Amino acid sequence: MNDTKDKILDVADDLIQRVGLNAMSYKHISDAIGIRKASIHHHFPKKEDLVEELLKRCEVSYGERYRQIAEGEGAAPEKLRQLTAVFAEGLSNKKLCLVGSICTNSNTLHDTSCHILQETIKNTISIFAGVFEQGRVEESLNFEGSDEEAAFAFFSFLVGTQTISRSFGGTKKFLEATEVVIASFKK
Amino acid sequence: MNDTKDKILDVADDLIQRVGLNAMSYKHISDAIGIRKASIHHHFPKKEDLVEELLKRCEVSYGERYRQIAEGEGAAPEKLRQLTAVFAEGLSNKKLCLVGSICTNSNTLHDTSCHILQETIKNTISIFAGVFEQGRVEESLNFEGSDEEAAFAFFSFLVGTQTISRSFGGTKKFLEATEVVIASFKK
DNA sequence: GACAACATACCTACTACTAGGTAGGGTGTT
DNA sequence: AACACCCTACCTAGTAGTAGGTATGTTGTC
Repeated sequence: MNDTKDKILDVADDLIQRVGLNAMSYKHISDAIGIRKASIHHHFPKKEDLVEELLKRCEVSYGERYRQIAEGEGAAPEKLRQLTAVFAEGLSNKKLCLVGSICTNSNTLHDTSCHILQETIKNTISIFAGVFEQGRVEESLNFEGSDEEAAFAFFSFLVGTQTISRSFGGTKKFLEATEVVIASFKK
Repeated sequence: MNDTKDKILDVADDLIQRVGLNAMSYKHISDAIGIRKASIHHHFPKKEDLVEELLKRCEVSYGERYRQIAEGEGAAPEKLRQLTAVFAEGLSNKKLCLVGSICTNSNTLHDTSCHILQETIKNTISIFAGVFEQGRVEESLNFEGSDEEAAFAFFSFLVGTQTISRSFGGTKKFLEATEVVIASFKK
């Protein structure tokens, strides 16, 4: 039933991560899935509708993935590595985290989309914070500031490093950089 | 002589940092400085010409600024704070680092621009690396990996945190995050 | 000094194309 | 009959870029 709608979301997701929000167009999507441009407007009347659903979907799917890592087995530093691996996987396909990609164009966003973006970031950081809490309690991580501050810093770091690495250095430099930061959090 | 040309570069610079490369247009520029769109094409025939000159200019001006900090007085952690302040200043005007902003759209860039972008990143990191070298020698910084790897990580971190903070948390969260990371590099 | 030749910087007026978005019609399912 | 879904055909507004013209120097030659 939602086959077409899902395809649209999938393609849009992929395009935004590759070329950015403003370079992604309904025409690109329609060409990619063999449907008319107007038909996409049937599912998502405005582009902002698409963006909003994309952000919600992303919050759910990545939220689950991050939570699975955060609540899984193993020590905190190892979990930071697993979170890193999620970003490395996208990077290997020349793709950036959807949230990070959209953030760069946040000044061209509508209010509602902006709000959902903020919620997504907030929730993501709150999951990350769980790992830093664990690390603090089990003394496998040593950092100044609150769990949330460290989580904010680490998430931002991943987004930034993914962005820079795609243009310069690739996955190799990305992983080097993450090792430096994880090591410095370990003590 | 180069008055108009400089104005174009200034406005384009500002626009890209605010709304991103693909949302910045020649019309925006022409409206902003009271000149016809065609006149901008006289100075920069193609948009890529503008981008390339912008990156070169950025490499020089920020290169100087970073170098001044890196080669100045004071301990390494203090210099990291000064580098951070440069990014905080942009952020307070809702602007992102030009390099970081363009990186998000690097997949839509032409080869030459892409190459200049890489050069700019490389040179920036090499300046940053000087600070980490000093910190390692004077033992005010303690990190795993080479100076260049740490510099790459720190620069990427600043770009990412600036991006996320603009959408969520503002300058306050930005500075909190940078303190966490600088502290974790200190020991 | 006078004059031709050229360059710079800007203009008006366009082309060709893409963007997001809309109106209304056809078809299959419930 | 009502609805979901997709279609053709269109609109307005904006995009980069071009063609051709004009005013204002600058520079080399007689």
